Order: sequence, then C-alpha cells, then structure tokens
Amino acid sequence: MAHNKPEWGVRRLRRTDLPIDTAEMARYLIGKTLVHDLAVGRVSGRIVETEAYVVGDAAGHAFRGLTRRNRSLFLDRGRAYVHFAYGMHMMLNVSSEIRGVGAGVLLRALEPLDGISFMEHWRDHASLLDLARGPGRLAQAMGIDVRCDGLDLCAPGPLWLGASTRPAGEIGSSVRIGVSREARRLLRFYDRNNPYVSGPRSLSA
DNA sequence: AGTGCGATTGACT
DNA sequence: GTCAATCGCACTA
Repeated sequence: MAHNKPEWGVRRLRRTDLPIDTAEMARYLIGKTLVHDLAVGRVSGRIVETEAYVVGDAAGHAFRGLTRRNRSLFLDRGRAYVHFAYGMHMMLNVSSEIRGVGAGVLLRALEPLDGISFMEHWRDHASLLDLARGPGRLAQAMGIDVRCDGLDLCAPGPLWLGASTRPAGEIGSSVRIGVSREARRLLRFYDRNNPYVSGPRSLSA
C-alpha cells in the first residue's frame, strides 16, 4: 500500500538495466522511481502507470517517421521525450528502442514521494491523490516542460530513473486511455493495488 | 491557407 | 455525465 515515504538513497538505473523492447519497458518501469533534481530541491515519485507506443504503432507519435517534434523517440532507450499536448499540457515519455527506431513509453501516473510541497504548489494545491494522477498532471507535478526534451535519464543529470523503493505489486494491463487508433491493444500497464493509478483498475492482469 | 483533432484537464449541469 | 480551453501538426486544396 502507498505510504509516500521519501527515499534519498535510490540507485540510478543504468541503460543496460532497461529492456530494449517497448512493451517490456512499459511493464518494467512500473514500481521504478522518477526523480527531478531542481535548484529548489528534489521531487520524485513511484511510477504506477505506463503505456507502450511500440514500433509500427499507428497511435504512436513516431509512426510517420522522424520529425523535429518526435526526434527524441528515435534516440537510444532511456531518453526523455516531452510532448506539448492540447495546447496546454506536457507529457513525459521514455524512449525505448535502439537509436534510429522510434518508440516510447508514456508515464501516466506517479505516487508522490519527495518534494510533495513543491508538487502541491505547482499543481495549485490539488489533493495528494491527484497530484500526479494523469500524464499532464504528472509532468506539472514533476516540474517537467519542453526543456527536458531529449535529456538522458540514464546519465548524470537533473532528471533520472531510479530503482524500486519497495517490492513491485501485481501488474495489470488494459487498453490505452484516450487512444482511438489500435485501440484494442493491451499496452497500458499499472500497479493493481496502488490508488495513484489514473484510469480503470479492473481489466485483465 | 484552412481545417480538424489529439497519448488531457478542470469546471460545470 | 458534458464541454470548453488552446495550439502544433497532419492533411487537403
């Protein structure tokens, strides 16, 4: 069960820790930690929900080939791809294949760990449960914007991935949220017993 | 050049 | 439950 215990000694994930397959990466990232070290302090959270946008996926932003906007998806796995959506929201993805192949994992929800007071401020004092529940909220709570696009999450730097802070729970899967193309594919993954998940928690495991 | 729409969210009936 | 906000990009002409 969630307890929001801060964790300052988390080990950074190395690129070699990351699976090279996008769907495997989406499942692997459940339970891992996302950390952003800013001048004001650290914000971090436990990743509880992801979606895979795999190679050849018509719903993926890389589907039509390399452009200025989606270029980070074509970097080696473990890079940040930050997308500006609906004219107002940021969304954070992790690139997930070898260099030159476009695919990524969307981070959809976090259980807040460190820097909760910063998150509350940036999220206009939303409730703890809603601070990072949803991809746009997650980016806002973590202080992530387009300047983070292309950052290497596996290299020394402000934005990085850390190991799990406690044993992973049961992982469920479902169709992706808000996606019309390739809508039947079960490429959303979530921690079944975590209340910080954004959408349905009832579909197949 | 114009149009439609999206990997969303928050406010409102 | 419904709906507007708000803008970059793909697509049509």
